[in-house]
Amino acid sequence: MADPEFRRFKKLLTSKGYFMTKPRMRLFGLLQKHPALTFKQLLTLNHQHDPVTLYRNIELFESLGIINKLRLGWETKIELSDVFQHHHHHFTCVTCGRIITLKENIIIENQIKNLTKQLSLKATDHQLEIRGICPTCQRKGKE
Amino acid sequence: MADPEFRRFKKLLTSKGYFMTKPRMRLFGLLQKHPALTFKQLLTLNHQHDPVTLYRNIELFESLGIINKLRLGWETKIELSDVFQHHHHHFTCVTCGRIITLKENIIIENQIKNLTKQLSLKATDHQLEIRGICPTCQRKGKE
DNA sequence: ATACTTGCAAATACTTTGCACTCCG
DNA sequence: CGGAGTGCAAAGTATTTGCAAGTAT
Repeated sequence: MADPEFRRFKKLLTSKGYFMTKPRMRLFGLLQKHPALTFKQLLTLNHQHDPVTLYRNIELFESLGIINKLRLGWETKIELSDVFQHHHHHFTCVTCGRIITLKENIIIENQIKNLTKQLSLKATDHQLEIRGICPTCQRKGKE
Repeated sequence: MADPEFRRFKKLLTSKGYFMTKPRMRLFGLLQKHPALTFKQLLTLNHQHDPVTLYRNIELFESLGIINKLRLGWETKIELSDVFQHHHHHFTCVTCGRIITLKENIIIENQIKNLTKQLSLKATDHQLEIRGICPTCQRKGKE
C-alpha cells in the first residue's frame, strides 16, 4: 500500500508502540470509504470481527487522534479526524439518513472566531450539523 | 399558572389529544429551568418518576416539537425547542462542562442559507457547538 | 365512561470486563 | 521470545415492550 494516508495511520499507531493488525487495518479502510458511520454500521460492514475488538479499537483510535466521534441527530457517528481530511461540516438527510460533507466555509469560520473573541472564550474546536432533505429525497417527494 | 410558555406547551399536547399529566409537567418544568440536560441528569432530578415514563415522554415531546436533542460535549442533551426560546447555539467548556448559550448570529445564519441553497439542500434546522475553555477556567489555569 | 398514561416486570439491546490463546515485531 | 491484541464468555448498563391499574378529559 503506497497510500500516504495509510502510512500516516501506521505511523500514528507504531510510534506509540501499538501493532498493526487486521481488525485495525479494516476499520481504517472502512472509515476512508465512508463519510461517517455509526457503530452499528461499522459492525455490519465489519462482521468478521468481534464487537469487542471494534469497541476497543475505536477507543484506541480516538485516543490517538485518528478518529472523531460526532453526534448527528440522536446518533453517534465516527469519522477520520482532520489529520486525514480537511476541516468540514455535515448535512444529514432526515429522510434517507445520508450524510453529505460540506467543505469548510471561511465566512462561518471567521465569524466563529469573532464571536468567541468577543466573549473571551478560548475555542478549541467546533461542529456544525445542518439537517434537512437531500436533493434525491426532494425529487422523490414530488413524484 | 399564567406562564405563557406553559400554556403553549399545554396547547401542543392537548390539541393532539394527549393528556396533561404530572410527569409531563415536571419534565417541562425541568427543561425550563436548565439550559440543557442529559437523560441521566433528568432521571436524577426526576427521581420520583419511572425511567420508562421519562423515555416515553421524551419521545413524545420530540415528536410534538417541544424539545430538541443536542450533541454537547460527548453527550446527548435535551433542551426546549425554538418554540420556547430564541434560536441559539452553544459553547461547551471542556474543563468544567459548563454550557454557555450563544445568541443567534445573523452572518452565520445567512451563510448557512447560502450554502444550502447552492447545493440544493432543503434545510430544516441546524446546530452549532463550539468547544473550548470558558473565561472562568482560563483564569484558574493561569493561577 | 373511556381513552390515554403510568409504573412494574421482564425482555432486548448495548457496552464493558476478565482471561486464555494468538499474533506482531 | 515477549508484550500487545483478539475473541469468547459473562457481567453490567441502558433502553424497549407488555400489561394491569390509575388518571385526565
